Amino acid sequence: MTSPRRPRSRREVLSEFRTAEILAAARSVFAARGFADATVDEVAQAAGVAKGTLYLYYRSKREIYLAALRSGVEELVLRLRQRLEAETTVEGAIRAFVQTRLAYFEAHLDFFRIYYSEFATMLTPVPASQRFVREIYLDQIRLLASALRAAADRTRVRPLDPDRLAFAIGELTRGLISDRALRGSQASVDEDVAFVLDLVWNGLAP
Amino acid sequence: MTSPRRPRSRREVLSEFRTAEILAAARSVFAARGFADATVDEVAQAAGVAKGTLYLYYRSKREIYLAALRSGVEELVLRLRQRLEAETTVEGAIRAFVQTRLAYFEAHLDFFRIYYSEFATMLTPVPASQRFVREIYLDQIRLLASALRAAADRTRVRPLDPDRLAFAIGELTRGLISDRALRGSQASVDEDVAFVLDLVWNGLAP
DNA sequence: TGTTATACTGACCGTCTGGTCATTCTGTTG
DNA sequence: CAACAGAATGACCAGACGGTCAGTATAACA
Repeated sequence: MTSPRRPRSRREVLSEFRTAEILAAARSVFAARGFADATVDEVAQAAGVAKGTLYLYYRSKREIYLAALRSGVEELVLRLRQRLEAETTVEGAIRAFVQTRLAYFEAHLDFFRIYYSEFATMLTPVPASQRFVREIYLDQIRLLASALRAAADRTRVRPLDPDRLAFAIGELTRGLISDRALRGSQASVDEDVAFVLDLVWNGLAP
Repeated sequence: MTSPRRPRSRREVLSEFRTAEILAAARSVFAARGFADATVDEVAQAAGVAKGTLYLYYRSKREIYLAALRSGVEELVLRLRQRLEAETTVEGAIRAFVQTRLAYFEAHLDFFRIYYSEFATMLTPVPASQRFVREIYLDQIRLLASALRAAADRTRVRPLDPDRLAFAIGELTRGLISDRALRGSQASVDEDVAFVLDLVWNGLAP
């Protein structure tokens, strides 16, 4: 689990602590106000340090933002990868995918807000340095797509393009979180998972 | 089609012309750079007028932005309402819904960018003055939901909650546009419509 | 306890940009 | 053509905010 136990210097421990503190503050502030409207002073205050301190650990406002985003996204992809590896059926893969993402977003709603806001930007050409959100999102889709392909050999399903299917299911999942936030849907994660699975699996036809 | 032909004064004609010009410029600039990064000077330049002129027609940067957004959204809802009224089957309603939205976004891609970026904001509590995007979006969903309910009396479909189904289809449609933008999907609108319909209607089961 | 290293602070600065308004331009009218 | 109305302009201003850095606090060590 943990990497080889080289004893951490005082310095490293401190640095890690501050970093974590700052990222948590950043997530909450950026989630509440968006990148542009949030001020560095606000982040500093939320983190309980002076503004100058932020610049000891990060070089710019944007860098703080991207670090917060990256840490959240990478953890999600990690979990997704682990869950999907264990699945061998199409149904199982879809369930694992939807379930993991819904649970993660539910538990980190302020992260979801930041994450979600990136998608608008994504439609516009952006400098390579921040392309990683797009890449990581597509990673998730590809993860599901290849799980679907692998499982399709064993399960009988109608032959739909797995890439497109994966993309559609990805969007559907994101949509369910919005539903919750936008209309105050009270459904539990499991109910939502069941709904997606039922719809995707059986369709509407009687 | 047109409203009763009260002769327009010179002043009205001019004002309408300027307004349209400004809104078009605003759409393109805000789409390319986002609300925060776009400057009023840029909008003015794109519209081919001086900055002061903008403030003759609108009271603030935000007001320009919201006007651009509103005009686009309202036209979409109008088309949607017309198309959906004509449909009497579940399948027809879904097709009309997906087809209308896809076609509209395809034809007004820069509008889509602004529209899309609003959804991130939507998850956060916003002042009532700009709640209308959220409301209009939910209007679209409700439009489909009630069409589904009405048609369900005549068509045989499995009993799935129409509200939730409408929401899911709404998100699916938005997703398809992203697909196009994000992965350069080459599929035509009709192909995408067919895909959604096939998936939603028949499901994955063989 | 004195000396040094380094983490931290927050007042300050330069820049940027939304919004204003005194002035200029345009075209309408008598 | 003169007089006028109101549309358009763009130089200017004030406030906000990201980023800096000279100075202070704290800890490590001898």
